[in-house]
Amino acid sequence: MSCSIADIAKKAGVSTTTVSRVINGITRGVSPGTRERVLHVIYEMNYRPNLAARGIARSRSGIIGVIIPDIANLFYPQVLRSIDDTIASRGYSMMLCGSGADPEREKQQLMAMVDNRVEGVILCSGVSNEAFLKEYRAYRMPLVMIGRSFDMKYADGCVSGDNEGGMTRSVSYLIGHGHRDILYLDGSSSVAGPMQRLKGYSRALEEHGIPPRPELICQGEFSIEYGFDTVKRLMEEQVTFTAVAAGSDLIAIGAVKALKLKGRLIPRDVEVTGFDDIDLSRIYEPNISTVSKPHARMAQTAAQMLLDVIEGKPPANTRITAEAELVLRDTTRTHEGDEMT
Amino acid sequence: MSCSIADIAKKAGVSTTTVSRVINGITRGVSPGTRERVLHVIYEMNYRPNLAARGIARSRSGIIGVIIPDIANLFYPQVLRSIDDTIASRGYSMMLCGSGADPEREKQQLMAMVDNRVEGVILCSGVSNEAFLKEYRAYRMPLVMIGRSFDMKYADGCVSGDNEGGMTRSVSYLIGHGHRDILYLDGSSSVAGPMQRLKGYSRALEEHGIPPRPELICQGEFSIEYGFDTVKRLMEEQVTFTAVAAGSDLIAIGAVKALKLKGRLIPRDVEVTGFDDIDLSRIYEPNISTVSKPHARMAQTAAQMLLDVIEGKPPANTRITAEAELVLRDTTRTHEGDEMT
DNA sequence: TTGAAAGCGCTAACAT
DNA sequence: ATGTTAGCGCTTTCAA
Repeated sequence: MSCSIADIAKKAGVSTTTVSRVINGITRGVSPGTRERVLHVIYEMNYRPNLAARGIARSRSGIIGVIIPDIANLFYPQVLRSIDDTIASRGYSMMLCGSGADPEREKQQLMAMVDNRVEGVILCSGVSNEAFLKEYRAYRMPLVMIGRSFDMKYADGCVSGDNEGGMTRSVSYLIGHGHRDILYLDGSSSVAGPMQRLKGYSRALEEHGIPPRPELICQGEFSIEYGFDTVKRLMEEQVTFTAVAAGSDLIAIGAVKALKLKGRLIPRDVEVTGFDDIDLSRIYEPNISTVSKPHARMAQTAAQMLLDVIEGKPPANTRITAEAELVLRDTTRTHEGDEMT
Repeated sequence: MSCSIADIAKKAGVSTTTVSRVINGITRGVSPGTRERVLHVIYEMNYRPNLAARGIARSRSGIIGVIIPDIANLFYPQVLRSIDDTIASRGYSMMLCGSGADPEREKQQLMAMVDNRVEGVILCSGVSNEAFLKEYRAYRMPLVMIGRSFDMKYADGCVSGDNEGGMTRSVSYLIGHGHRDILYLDGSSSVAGPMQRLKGYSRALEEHGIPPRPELICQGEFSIEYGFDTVKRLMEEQVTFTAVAAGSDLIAIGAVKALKLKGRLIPRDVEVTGFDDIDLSRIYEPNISTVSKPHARMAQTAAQMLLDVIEGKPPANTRITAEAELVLRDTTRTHEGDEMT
């Protein structure tokens, strides 16, 4: 099949050590002459170093594992690009897995990471079960999480967006428009994000002296369908509300679809806010007003943090929260006095 | 760090061979007793086999490389899942790279595949330059492509959708609705897909005796922006058309946006068809009528084909074209007599 | 400047 | 049923 360092060595009439030196750009200890000769043989034999073999010899793979919930989600490309750039600049490459938002699968991926001896993993996922994460520590795998601050105990670092603050901000904005019956729609209550956002929602109401209505607090899953079904059902059950604050843009889109179906005008009759600022929220019409987190920067920070841990550097700040910003688009009304960015 | 087969062997008081046997589930040649003992040590030491080491020892990595143009594109998840399932069932795992639709990057990824000694690669990309692909053959890497039939000479197999037939079908449908001025909008003319679709477009016009208007044939890139900008520009230049047949759903969405902006009603004033049937075309409003290819099945076929090549089996059919189907949604009018599926 | 040799973690053919 | 041994492709002391 493919040739090895030994083939090159033989053909160039040198030792494998010398070939290795050339491959690794070690100029010290190899004369320009031999270097040239070796390089030529390498070229004409189409030689390429075997990374697995190198990894095993060096006892380090040079790979960082990244687990994301869903490769389909428009939310992640920027994150991936950002991570890839960061680790590449430090000489690492990336191994990517999509968990499909399935805890069982994520568990397998996590194990695959150790089987491949990645040097650390970045987990951008909301799903894994705490119990397993705890066990996972036994493998002493450097781990940093994006977007799950509460799991700090099982990770070496964590950077998350300010879910609570972001939701407070969007709900306060809605309240400022006179709404008192605000439907809160989010993903699974067992996940960090929704928990924090619910807090933010509650706080906003409280700050304005509005008593919460339990039937307006719904937690299900991060999908268009969930948003659609829930809003439709609520409206058919005559549950009243004049605004909806969603914990995800996907859910917000579903909500808008249901609202439209029921003949409501947006934002005139009902105002809607999403969360995350995925690409889709600027494609869908009406464009979704949403809470935006600086994903790219968060990802970069996480990657740097992980690399620092791996390389034994002082992990400066091990728990970072990135501020979330409200982006006003077409599903909210704009009034004088609103702060515009 | 992590422990090795030798550590286990020592602690269990057996040879590494025995441990290896246990790990690989080889019951022949190891008594239930020792097996149990070894298993226990493995468990309590959190041992995990090092896949890289195994790969190098076996001289086969068990990895299949997959290159896709864009991890952000909603088009690919089904493809990925399909490939992953197929190869997993045959004992392989997947290494994924996104080329970012950049030929240079794709080139690097292709090389990364050989550096990692993947056993074959599936290339779902439209961008790579032929010259490099030709060179690449020097590495004798089994390669099958999805969606690029014309590159057959550089691949061991190829499965593609029927771009030409699909486009003929959608244009014929539009012609059937009385349109004669049909704007054709597609991606780069240097890529296989657009070339084939243009043929399909031309053929449909020809079959109905409609002379093509060069100014209605536009090729640019696969993006919403391109569709939007082009349609907007054309309308401002007073170029007339009553329907648009796009070579991608993204382009179709851009076209719809521009049309709406200019006050056109869809599908009343202008009918629009897309291509690919990405998820987004059922989310965006109006839902995009489009040409759908059986991506999942295509991907599965490609994966099987590759695996067959790798395992030296008879590569039955090495060039497969999957039929494309017209899916009618909200951007086309429905009349009696239209075939509905 | 160069190479011999040991070793990385694992497998497999060949004993025993 | 179990172990010995020789690799797999590469890196890395250490010595020449």
